[in-house]
Amino acid sequence: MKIGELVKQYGVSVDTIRFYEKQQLLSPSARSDAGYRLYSNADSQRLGFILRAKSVGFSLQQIRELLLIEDNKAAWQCADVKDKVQLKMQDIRQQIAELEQFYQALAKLDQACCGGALSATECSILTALEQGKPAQPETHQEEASC
Amino acid sequence: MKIGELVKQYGVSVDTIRFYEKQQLLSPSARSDAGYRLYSNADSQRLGFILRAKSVGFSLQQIRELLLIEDNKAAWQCADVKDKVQLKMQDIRQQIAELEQFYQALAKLDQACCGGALSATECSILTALEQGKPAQPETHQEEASC
DNA sequence: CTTGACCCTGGAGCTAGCTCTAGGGTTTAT
DNA sequence: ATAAACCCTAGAGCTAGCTCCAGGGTCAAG
Repeated sequence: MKIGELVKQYGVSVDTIRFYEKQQLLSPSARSDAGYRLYSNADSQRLGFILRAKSVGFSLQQIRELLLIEDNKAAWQCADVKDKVQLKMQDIRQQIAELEQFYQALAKLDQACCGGALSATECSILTALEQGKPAQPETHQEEASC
Repeated sequence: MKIGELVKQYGVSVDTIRFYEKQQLLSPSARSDAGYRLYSNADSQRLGFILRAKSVGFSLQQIRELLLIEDNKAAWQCADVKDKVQLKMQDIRQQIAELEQFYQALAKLDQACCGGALSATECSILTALEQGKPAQPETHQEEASC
């Protein structure tokens, strides 16, 4: 099949396919007389592999490594594959942890601010960012300082 | 103070400061006769503001917006500031959600694979990526198919 | 008076994953 | 026969946030 048919199957762009080729992820198994890329069913399945790996978070570099295994399965063990999955899981855990730190810090800022129509001159969020102290929610009975 | 002193205070690079200047985040309040950037205490505090905002996850673009408020507090309300914080919180929650979807999908792959010294020809992870079906953990009594 | 640390500008390069442009050839339908 | 739709290559451009380089000026110590 030509590139246009291939991309219709998966909803990706022609440019993306050509980019993947440059990245050594997927090459057409043949060319037409006019130089058009021709993809076999195996090529199409390979694209499916790439897109599914992408959909679980693997980078193109990591997918390249997975394809190395896929292309020569007999030379590898289950452990090799599982390792890559577990490494990625750890990687993602770390990213989540960083985002959760951001979230916690933002939540503290958020709680310290009344969010009302008061002038921002008194806003606890700005104060905290200026001074580098964690925002202090009001502890006494007056209204929020924000 | 000159740029070198400023960067020592915060542990950032000279290039970063000059980059922030190009990005309209921080300009030196004066220049020496020789053209050296000279930073006031207010400038230094502004850098602190920028770095703290960065440390809670704001992008430079978002920090630019925060600085617009910071530079003219009287013209803004607490609600304006709090909105930005809450938007960022939502943004981060979405990023976390996406990462957690990746994580769940990877965990399923992980569970389906024995991870042992068996040849990857039978690996359930590769099979799942080839076929686009969720990896099926073994349900019967034989050892994992992986 | 020279050495080394510091500062300047302008612009290129880096990562990741595309996306787009220019300029052209091919195929298909009417 | 011609127009639309498709395909090709090479290379530039995009986002984000720096980082580095070339080539040169300034400043303080010994």
